Amino acid sequence: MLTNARLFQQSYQYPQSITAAISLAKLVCERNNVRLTSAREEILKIVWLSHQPLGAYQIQNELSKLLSKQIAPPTVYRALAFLIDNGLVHKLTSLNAYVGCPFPNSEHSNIFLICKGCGKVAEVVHLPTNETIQDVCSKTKFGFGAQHIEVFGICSNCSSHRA
Amino acid sequence: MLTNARLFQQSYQYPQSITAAISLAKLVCERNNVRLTSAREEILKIVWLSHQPLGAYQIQNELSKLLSKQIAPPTVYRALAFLIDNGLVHKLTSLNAYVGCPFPNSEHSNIFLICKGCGKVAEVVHLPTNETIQDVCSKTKFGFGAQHIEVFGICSNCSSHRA
DNA sequence: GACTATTATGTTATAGTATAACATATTGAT
DNA sequence: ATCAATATGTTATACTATAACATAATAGTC
Repeated sequence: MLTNARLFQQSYQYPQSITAAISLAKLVCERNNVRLTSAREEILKIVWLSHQPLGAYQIQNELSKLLSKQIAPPTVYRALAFLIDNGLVHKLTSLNAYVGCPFPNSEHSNIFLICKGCGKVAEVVHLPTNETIQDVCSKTKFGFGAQHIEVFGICSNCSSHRA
Repeated sequence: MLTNARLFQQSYQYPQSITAAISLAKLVCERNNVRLTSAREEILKIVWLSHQPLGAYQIQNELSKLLSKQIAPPTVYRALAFLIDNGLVHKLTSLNAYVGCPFPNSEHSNIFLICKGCGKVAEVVHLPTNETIQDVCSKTKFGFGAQHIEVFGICSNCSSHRA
């Protein structure tokens, strides 16, 4: 099981993880033969620096501040579409919010643990879950394409601090 | 495994299933000690009669036609919130669309099979998947609350007709 | 290095989804 | 019949996302 669920812990160091995330993003884009332009890279950084998933208009705000000029929504949505296409960012559909993918070059289960306490979101790659879903598909003769799993609950840090 | 995946077949009879759905809804509301008002019942019917998930504004249109007067969005959203709260309708967050729940009194896995061909959506209750998700939660010390699983693919009917 | 096709960004307007806030009406219990 | 609680009507507006068209940057070819 691959996960970044330790981001729920208070000791988690985001500044470290972001440089690794950007390097990985560059590799991924090179492999995919696409360009990680400055706008895209800035937005990826903004998403990564947030401890929580960000809405598109929050990203717009951050980017506008960062560049000291007004950025329009299409710029943000286009960059997000690019980042999502290349597996660098995920959209959490129940939140209309975006989060950086911690392992963009892995096979994906797309399981998201969404803490209702702190709002942080961890991603998990879990093959047994993939297999049970595949089983559902074969039993229903449904041709599997992709899956998106959102799990809502309380992370360990929130449950210990609120108990 | 409990599912209404046979709705993907062309032989599936919606008119039959709707009367059963309404009766079930009445039972559920009685049990929950809440009221299935006419607006709520009409919207549930509209959702059920659709072979595909409906957007809120499509529902608004249908209801306006049905009642021969303009219905405002809050009416629709309030009824949807009620129906969702009572497990009679689900929201497919990736589509911003709503679908009737075929087994509102069952334990829920909330697995949705979304056909990219015909747009129909089937629901599945599958305990093994629930268990693997629970396993993910226990391994990450994440207090499980609820899950929502959307699977995108091609149903058997579409794949046989497009092969 | 200029040319050109491709890709990316800027800009304006607008479409699509959802809710706040407050007024009115309906329901159910006493 | 009265009253509290619940539900609906109404208006306005917030939030999310994209269309359409203009301009600019990039990468490859000559």
